[in-house]
Amino acid sequence: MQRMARMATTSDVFNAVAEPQRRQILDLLAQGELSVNDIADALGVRQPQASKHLRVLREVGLVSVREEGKQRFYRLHGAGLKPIHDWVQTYEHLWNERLDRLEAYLAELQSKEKGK
Amino acid sequence: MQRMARMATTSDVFNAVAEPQRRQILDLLAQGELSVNDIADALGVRQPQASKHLRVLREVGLVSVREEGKQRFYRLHGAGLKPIHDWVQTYEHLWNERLDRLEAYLAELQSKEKGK
DNA sequence: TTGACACATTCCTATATTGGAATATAATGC
DNA sequence: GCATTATATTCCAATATAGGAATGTGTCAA
Repeated sequence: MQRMARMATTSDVFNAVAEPQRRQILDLLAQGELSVNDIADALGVRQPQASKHLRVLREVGLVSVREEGKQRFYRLHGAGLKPIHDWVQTYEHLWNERLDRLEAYLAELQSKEKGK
Repeated sequence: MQRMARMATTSDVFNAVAEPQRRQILDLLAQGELSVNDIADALGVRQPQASKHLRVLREVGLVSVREEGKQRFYRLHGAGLKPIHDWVQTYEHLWNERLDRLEAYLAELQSKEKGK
């Protein structure tokens, strides 16, 4: 059996967005599609770096590409972030007071039901 | 200047939860505090592995420790996940139909305002 | 066809990471 | 003190990663 140092980033959305520059790319694409050079310029990195990050994002399904002449326009596919959203959301009550009160209320209702 | 292969996991919540076993630990601790051995058993890993993951989680502020005799009980500090929640939430409208419709409605209101 | 441009890929290197094994530390019981 | 238990740390090996540089590929225009 082989030992893996870390799950391949390309197969896991959580790892894909663990890299700050990749999050920055997604934030840029939220405004609309962009070419690779646009992205590289915005990030202040060279084109190959941008291409590499985009490949990772593409492989986990967070972006899609549209080819037009020489350029490739990348577009956000934000639904790929849903697994992360779903996961963190289960913890939201820990800092959200409104949810906290709702939970307390539901707990109270339950205890009243039992007491009947 | 030195070249960094990846931002140190210990300084970034996103990286800390990029590791599946660490997410699993947080999920376990959501039920209540646990000792290191409890966690190691639940994950099916040896104690040193659990300790290492817990150290990372501690350093990014996602868990805290309570010492009691020989044991250390780890407790979830879920508020540390808020940055992740806040970040993904800005993308929620991309898969949430209700938010989508709300956005469309607001856009419509805005265009009406302009037209006045 | 040739050159320029946009992008992707490959090779290389320094560093990070995980997991295993061994060892250190600290508390507790005898 | 000594053994035991719970946990942390260190050392090691295998692999993954990001970034740089160089190179490949495809498109367009002259």
